[in-house]
Amino acid sequence: MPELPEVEVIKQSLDKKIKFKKITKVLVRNRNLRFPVPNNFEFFLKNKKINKISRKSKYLIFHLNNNTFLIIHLGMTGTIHLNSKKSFRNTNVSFYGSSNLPVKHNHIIIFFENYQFIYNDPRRFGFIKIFKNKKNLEFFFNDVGPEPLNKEFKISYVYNYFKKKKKCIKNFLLDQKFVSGIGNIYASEILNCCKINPSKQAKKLSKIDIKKIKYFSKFVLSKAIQNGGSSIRDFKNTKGKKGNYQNEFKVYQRENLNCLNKSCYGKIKKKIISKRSTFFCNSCQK
DNA sequence: AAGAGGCCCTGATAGC
DNA sequence: TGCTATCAGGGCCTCT
Repeated sequence: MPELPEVEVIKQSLDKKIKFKKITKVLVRNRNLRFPVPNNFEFFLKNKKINKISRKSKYLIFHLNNNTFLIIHLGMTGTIHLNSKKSFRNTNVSFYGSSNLPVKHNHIIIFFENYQFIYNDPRRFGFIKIFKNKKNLEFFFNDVGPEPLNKEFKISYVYNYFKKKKKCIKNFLLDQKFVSGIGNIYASEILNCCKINPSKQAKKLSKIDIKKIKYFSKFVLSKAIQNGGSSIRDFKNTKGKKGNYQNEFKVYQRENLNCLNKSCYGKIKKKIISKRSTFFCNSCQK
């Protein structure tokens, strides 16, 4: 679910609803996420206000009013739901009993003045971290590469990075140190737009290939954001509403169907690369 | 330094 | 109906 576009969609809706709101109570039901939820987490958040919510690659960043920070990574299956106050006014804790939203795996509940914020994550590959100051936050992001939407993702950067690299291009699109925000779905989608074979070694890419990678990485992610993200399985935004970009997929989960690129008559193939399924057209993606 | 592989975890689905 | 195997949107860690 959560690649850059999905996290951006979540960020936008959180920004509308809980910005400048105060945290009145924090409940952690399961501390065993990818990394343990720190023991001072509840104390750290209580009575703080959210000054700003931002996003970096696949991370949500909460800027608290005392210049401290909270980041959330959703892993594979993390989702955030917001319950309006009306729906939980009469109970201490309500976990979405009335709707079709999951009741299991609600690990963290943050009560705001106006909303109940629920972090749900069946596989628990997601995690949260807190930072005492901006310096520590920036240090954490030192290892995270530029994202395709930003200017730092330059042709010269990519070209120099790839010079001696033997790994295939698809693996680099998934490598968050090289470029951040792209996940397994969008990696396949981007390479189909570029007409580049996912197994092609990075060092063998031409300058034109690299230009296309830069261009279509941004293009695909932006378009996905405009469409509210992609919903395969169960991605939903904080209102429980699905995204639409899955209807725009050109290769992902389209094995044996026709390639949609103009004047290409190839069929979409599926191949496992580094244990991740990869979709591509073996006719136009050279 | 770069690359390959194991591992963390639950749930949906397919096949017997 | 019930068992087992396989596969999922991610990324850290270890070993070579």
